[in-house]
Amino acid sequence: MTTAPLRKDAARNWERIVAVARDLVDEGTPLQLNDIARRAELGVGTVYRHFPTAEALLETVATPCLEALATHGEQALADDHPGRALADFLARTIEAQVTDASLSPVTAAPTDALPRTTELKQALWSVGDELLGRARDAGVVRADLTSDDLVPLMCGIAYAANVHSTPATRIETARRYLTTLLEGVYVQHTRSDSL
Amino acid sequence: MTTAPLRKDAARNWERIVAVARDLVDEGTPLQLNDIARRAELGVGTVYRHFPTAEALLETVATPCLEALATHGEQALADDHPGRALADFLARTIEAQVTDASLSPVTAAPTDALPRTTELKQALWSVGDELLGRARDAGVVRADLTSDDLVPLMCGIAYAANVHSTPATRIETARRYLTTLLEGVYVQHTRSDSL
Amino acid sequence: MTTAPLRKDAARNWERIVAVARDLVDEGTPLQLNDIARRAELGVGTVYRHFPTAEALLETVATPCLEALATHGEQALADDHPGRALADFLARTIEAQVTDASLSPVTAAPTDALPRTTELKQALWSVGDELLGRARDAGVVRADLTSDDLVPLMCGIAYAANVHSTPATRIETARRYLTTLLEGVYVQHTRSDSL
Amino acid sequence: MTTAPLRKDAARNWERIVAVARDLVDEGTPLQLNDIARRAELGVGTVYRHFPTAEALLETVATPCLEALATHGEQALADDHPGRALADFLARTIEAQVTDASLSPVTAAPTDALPRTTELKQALWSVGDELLGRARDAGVVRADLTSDDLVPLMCGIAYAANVHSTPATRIETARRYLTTLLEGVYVQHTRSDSL
DNA sequence: CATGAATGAGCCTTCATTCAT
DNA sequence: AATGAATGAAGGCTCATTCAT
Repeated sequence: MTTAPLRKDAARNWERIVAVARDLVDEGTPLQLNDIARRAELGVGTVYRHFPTAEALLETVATPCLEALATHGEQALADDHPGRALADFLARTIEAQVTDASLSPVTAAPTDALPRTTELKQALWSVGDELLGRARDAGVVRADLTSDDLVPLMCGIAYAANVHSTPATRIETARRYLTTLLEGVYVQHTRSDSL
Repeated sequence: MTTAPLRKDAARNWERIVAVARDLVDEGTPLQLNDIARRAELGVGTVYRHFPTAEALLETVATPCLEALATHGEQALADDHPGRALADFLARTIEAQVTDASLSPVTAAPTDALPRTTELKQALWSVGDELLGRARDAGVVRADLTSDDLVPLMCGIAYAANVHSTPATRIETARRYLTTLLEGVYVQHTRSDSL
Repeated sequence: MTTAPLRKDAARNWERIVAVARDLVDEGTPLQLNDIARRAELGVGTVYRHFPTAEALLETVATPCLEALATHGEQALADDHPGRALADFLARTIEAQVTDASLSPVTAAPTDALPRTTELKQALWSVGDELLGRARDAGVVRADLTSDDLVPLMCGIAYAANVHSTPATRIETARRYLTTLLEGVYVQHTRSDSL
Repeated sequence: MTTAPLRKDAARNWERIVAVARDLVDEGTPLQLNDIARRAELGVGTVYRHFPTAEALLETVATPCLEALATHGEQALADDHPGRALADFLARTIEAQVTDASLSPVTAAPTDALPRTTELKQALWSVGDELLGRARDAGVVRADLTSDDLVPLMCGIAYAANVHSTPATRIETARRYLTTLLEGVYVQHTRSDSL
């Protein structure tokens, strides 16, 4: 059972709000519902009706990206090379986090505004758990690392890539940092080919 | 050339302000100059006179810790075991960052409010640079890592340790994450003894 | 001339709205038409169609109780003991006012939203007038009291009972206050038997 | 130890705010701090600095009147005619309540914003208690009436006088209602001379 | 130097009412 | 008739910063 579909005009406003929010996120402006209403040329009430809090809106903005990651995660589970599967998954995660400013706060938040967000975060977490487990079982990954460390470490790498770097170099930097981290994650040292 | 020494009462006020700010930082409260004035039982104007911005105050709070790190860095330079010297330095840095909430924002900020902060950050940066260079020359550290990466990576590790962890476990977690990172930083894998 | 009968579904909606409003009144929540629509699972528009203002709805909620009072008033008129008839009527009025939160605002309001309310208030007023007149004529009641004072005094007693009292003790308190007031209303002091 | 005296300009603003509030109370407008700031031609912050809540301001507006009542209460205690003393006190109370719209809400509020208000309310309450006790001991007053009933009953009388009455007749009406109530309060019926 | 009163922009949120669907 | 999305005025409160005393 999904939510009742929105009326056409309501749907258009919903889109506008999300689009405006997306732009603000991209330019690094914090989401303020009044501000968004003004930019979307809508009444504040309309924005509040659709998104009771700024967090709900931010999560909505982040959702497509989280879904893409989840989808990719499913594919990674099909890869029978444990090391590569994990590395791939983490690389995508990092790239997303560094590219889309809505992800970090949503990922790091201990509590979610939307159930959908919780679902997606859990899905991602279990994919990560599974991939890490397989890699560990294959002896590819150090034993003291649990899936609880995965999210923090990914957030950390993303954060690192955002400190002192320009948008242009950000992805490249994030990849380098991930590689740096990973080559410690791997017990074996067949680096270039194990990725 | 140092700043003219403060009058005795001015000095006392300065101390009080910094002490109050220190407490606020420790309890995770954002620094608000009005708030600080109230707690220090001083006029806002007095606080503003001593610290034109919240950043300046925060940097002042962070200074002793930065100085301690710089001092330790000097000592590390005396260690003739390049790998251990670097690891030691980084470990201290991380621990400080995780222990003292004033450090992260100051370290990550692209621009400083106080010249002294800039000095200290540069000093730390050169120590890091030197230690990394020596380790790299000794072949202990991967070649693609430059000293520009050091600060971001340390910030990232500290950030990671702060995501989803309690104050109690924070230091331990930070150490684990640093180890995880390092064991990729090192080219050779005679781990325990290379540290 | 009565209002045209409502269509069956419209009648059902009307009932639902009034029932929800009744509940809200009982729990002391102010009537807000949006809120009521949500709780009744109806559109706001529907609520507005039936009740153009919150006052109209409140009066509708109060109506049955006002009607019961009016009915009781008619009966009191049949009582040939003037003092007892008046006391009975007032006691019922007070108890109703203290028990049903919809009454006080409706009673005290200088103007009504619904004609029916005006009718009922006038009916009650004339009953009061008549009962008071008879009691006065019987020399049971002080002469300077007119029927215009009845409503205010009853409102006052109800108000007094609501200040600093719990729902549990409210009725009892109201009765005590009425007795206190009455024993001054009576010129003669053969109290218990004059009631 | 009293509060430090305000600076001259601050005192002027304080006065202005209270004066504006007084006017609003008199014209029956609810106190809104923003509104008051506008009318007093002051910044909102200034109003908030002096009065953190609308209740605090209202109580400040009510204070002089409460003080006058308390003073009068002290004098009433000196009257050795218990019935007259009580009647006098209650009459003043009622007149004040009906004349000054700030009193009712402050009197009826279960909790106070200012300590001074609590003090004054308690003082008034104990005077009432004492006067009632004396009158009861003198056998002038019905025995089932406690001082806890005094405040509610006075509020009730004041409320009654405000229902359906013009400002012009209000005081006179209030006096009549009080008399009506009192002549029941008195056990003996030497009315005119006992007052 | 110190004080702290004043400022007012700025953000948040609610709710009565209208009107297109 | 019914719906419920949209509106936006209105009110609440905070806080960085200035400046008269």
